[in-house]
Amino acid sequence: MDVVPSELNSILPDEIMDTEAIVMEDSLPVASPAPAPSGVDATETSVSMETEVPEIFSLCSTATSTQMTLALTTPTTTDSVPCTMNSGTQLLLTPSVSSSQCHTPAPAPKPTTLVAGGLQKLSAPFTLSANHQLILNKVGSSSGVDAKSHGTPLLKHEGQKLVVTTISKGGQPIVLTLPHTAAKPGTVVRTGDATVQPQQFKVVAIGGRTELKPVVGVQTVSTASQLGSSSPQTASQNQQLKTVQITKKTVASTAGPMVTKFIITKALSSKGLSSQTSVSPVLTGRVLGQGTPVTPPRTIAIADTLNSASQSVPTSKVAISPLMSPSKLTVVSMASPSPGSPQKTVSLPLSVALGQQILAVQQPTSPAKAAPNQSTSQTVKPVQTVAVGGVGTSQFKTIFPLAATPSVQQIQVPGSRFHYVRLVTATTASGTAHNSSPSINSASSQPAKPLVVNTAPMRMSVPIVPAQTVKQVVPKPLNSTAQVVPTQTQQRLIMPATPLPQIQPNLTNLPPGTVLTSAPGVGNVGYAVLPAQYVTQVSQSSFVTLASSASYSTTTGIQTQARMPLNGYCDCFANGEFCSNCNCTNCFNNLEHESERLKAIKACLDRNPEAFKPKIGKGKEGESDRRHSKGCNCKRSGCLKNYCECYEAKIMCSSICKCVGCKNFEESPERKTLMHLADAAEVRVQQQTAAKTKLSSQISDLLTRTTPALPCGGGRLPYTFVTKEVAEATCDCLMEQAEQAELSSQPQAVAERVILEEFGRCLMRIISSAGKAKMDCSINC
DNA sequence: GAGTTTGAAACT
DNA sequence: CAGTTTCAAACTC
Repeated sequence: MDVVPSELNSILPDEIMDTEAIVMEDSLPVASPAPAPSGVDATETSVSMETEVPEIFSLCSTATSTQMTLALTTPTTTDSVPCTMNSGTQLLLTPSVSSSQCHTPAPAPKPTTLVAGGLQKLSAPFTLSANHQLILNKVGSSSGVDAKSHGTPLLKHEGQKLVVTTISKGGQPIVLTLPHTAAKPGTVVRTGDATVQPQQFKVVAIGGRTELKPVVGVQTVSTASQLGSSSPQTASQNQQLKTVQITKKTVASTAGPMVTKFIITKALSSKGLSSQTSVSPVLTGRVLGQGTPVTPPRTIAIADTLNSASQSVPTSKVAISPLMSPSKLTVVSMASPSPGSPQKTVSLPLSVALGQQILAVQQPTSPAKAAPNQSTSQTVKPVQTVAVGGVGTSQFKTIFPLAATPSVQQIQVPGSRFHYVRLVTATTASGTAHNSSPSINSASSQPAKPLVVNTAPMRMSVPIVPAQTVKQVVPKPLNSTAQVVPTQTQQRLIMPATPLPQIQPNLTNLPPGTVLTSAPGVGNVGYAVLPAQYVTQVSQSSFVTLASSASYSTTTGIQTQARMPLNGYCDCFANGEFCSNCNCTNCFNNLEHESERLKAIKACLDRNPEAFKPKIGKGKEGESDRRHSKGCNCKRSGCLKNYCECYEAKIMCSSICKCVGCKNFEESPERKTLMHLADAAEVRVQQQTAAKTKLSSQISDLLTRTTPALPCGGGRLPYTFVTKEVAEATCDCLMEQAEQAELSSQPQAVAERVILEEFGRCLMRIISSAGKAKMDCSINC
């Protein structure tokens, strides 16, 4: 297993990607590079999911629009740049396929031309095969053309391919796959060194929930028309489209900032996870960009280019599929900025997540730093949103593209299901990380040539490439340039990509650590499905440590010594999560002990392939929606205590339960009583809470209202004058009157009257004193 | 908060 | 598959 190279750490961007909103923002300075908005600028805040996006790219768009070209660029390594970040691998998507095309194989690849500003022209054909595979060919870095012209060693590998696959829960065939056809008409695509196997990215979408509503072609708003897709997608199609939108806000050379939205529409098999209802794929991960849709449809190259200039606007946001969706996938993709042309070049790290929830992690580029020598500066902000229909579980699955990517820092927000990831690109993170450094970067010596090298494969911040893949790919020396950088082979995997065959078929239940292998014949690249926490772990632990393969070995050594807390006893582990803020001791369920953890995972899966599946799942047809997958085994609790997993999950025991003396069934009087008691208790609590809230509110209101009346003395209330001393003095006065009455043998009625009179006098004195104090205060004030 | 109870998972 | 052990959460005091 390989780990992310430590050197990449320095490259990390400061940007924080807000996963909840996908927005790719790019300020594209044109003639004069304007300082790019720094960091996570207001754009994030301003970004609204509802906003329109000027441009939309859709794959397999319903419309027959042919113009759309999507270039995805993933960072690739270049000799000149030590860091893989600098170079980018480009994926070209040519979506102009009609919806029908998605179903039918398109033998003849349609060449697409990408012009990345002045940067690059990329053309890649891609076709939608009958098998529903969409393959995006990675365009070589500045690819061959430019790079060579500059004499810069280039990454020779063929390019990454992106395969988008939708797999239904039932293991149904992939919905959308872009077969990577060899033909690369375009100019750039590949250079001769094809020795390296093309990287392929496979995006797998898991069938959506049944409740999902059919997506209408490209949900994108205004964009659809722009794209030229005139025909809405019909739901009748077997495979429906799933749209991934990427919103990019860019500053047009001449025009004001604009938001570009990329939409990738992927066909979904009608057979969703839940076979019960016909599922219409929905655009779950819709990204809404803020901004006014302005631009006409244009060809956009999403390329990861070298971030040459400072102009780039780093922040990009990735929209995550709505919480509503049961499952999320976290996709982390990293794109590097491409040198760029003012044109809209978007480095689109295309990562796709498998799993139920999809998080798109994007790598923002830091604004400020620009490579000195680069003429064009453009920062690309790759954003990717993938909407995936989820099925049952709410677990996050994170897939990291194997390709080189900038390091990722993830921030977990309590209470938020989204993970915020900070991605840093080499160019931005530190001003130094540029090509400029001679020692590292040969490019520096060659000022003229654009440093942008898209060749660098996407770097996976997180694990995942099958080990064997690494071996295979590896050392293919790209060019003369020594230092350099790895192609795919350099991808370091944090997590072993050991394929777990038993689980692969059912993507919806992929256990942590599962590696998703590319489609047969597609390529070497695989994805590992990781729990979202894993991402967190990555960010928490020093990336350097993770990065170095040596560290990995180190951890391996540890495993022999320390005992393995990784077992089913730990809920975190059982849930496929990393331990976080729990009380476990000698915890190995973390990134530092990934090897042990993976072994434990594998061991668990060996014992029980369903170990990481949610215990509470859907029941059989006709049964209640939820039931325990294995059933409980209670003997003493009567299944009416939280010891019982069924009871704890608030579901009734079913026929599969092996409990003794079960009282957790529908008609059980004990259960009803318990429920009533629980309801009553809950009501009581609510009432108490409401009462407290009301009282508190009243007090607060009272204080608020009285305060203005007494400007001096802090707005004291009258009763504030009744201090302890005053009360005691009052009591003394009353007692004195009582004693006198008693001594004088006064009748009780008289005594009471005397005492009350005295009390009245005391009150009058108190009031008088208060008024006086108030007046004094007023005067003083 | 300490001790007990309980049942899931691991183990044999 | 059954019995035992281990463990951590739930529960009780």
